[in-house]
Amino acid sequence: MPNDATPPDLFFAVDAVTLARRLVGASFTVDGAGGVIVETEAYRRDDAASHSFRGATPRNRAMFGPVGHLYVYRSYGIHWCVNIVCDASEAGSAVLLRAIEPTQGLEAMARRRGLADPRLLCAGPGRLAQALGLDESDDGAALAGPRFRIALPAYAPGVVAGPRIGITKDVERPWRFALAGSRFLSKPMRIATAKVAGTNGRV
DNA sequence: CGTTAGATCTCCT
DNA sequence: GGAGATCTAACGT
Repeated sequence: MPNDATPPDLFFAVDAVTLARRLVGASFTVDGAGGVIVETEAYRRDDAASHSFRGATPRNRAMFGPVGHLYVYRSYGIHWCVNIVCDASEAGSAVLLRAIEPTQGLEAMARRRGLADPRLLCAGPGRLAQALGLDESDDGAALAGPRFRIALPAYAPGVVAGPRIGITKDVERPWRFALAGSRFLSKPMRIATAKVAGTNGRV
């Protein structure tokens, strides 16, 4: 598997949980702007928290389309959020991109976001989509296209898992994945071990 | 530091 | 009518 070009569709034809974990540490750019994916979440057809749970609708139809394409949806009437469609064996699976550590095209992202703080450019799915300039016109777009680039890391990074953010159904599934120790997450990762006195769960 | 309200689209009941 | 895979500014402590 080359690590300097977007992987073939076959790479995305795996279970959403597997792909969500594998995408952490990969670099992702759109028209040269982006960085290292540090936070993802998996959503599956058999998952009450997923948009695909109740079947296809006009909004979520990209989730039932080809793997390796984007599913971009409007969140709370305001923001755009970006998913990568996966798992051909179970239509309706996707990986939500929740946070990126900005490394390329900082100027373009800062302009689109209206602020320059790298910590806040792509920390959250709505912010990430805005920084990368993705919206409804990218719904269904193929990652194999020239605007997109995903480069896998040379070595497997440290990845931590925890419950997904902002959902009210199937809240306990540990399908949120993050780069261990990253300072660019949408929210701190819930510590799996027992709380340490006086640290409020942080190290 | 914490909580809260408001922005207003898509789908479900 | 109401909730939701969110974000921001405004307040209270």
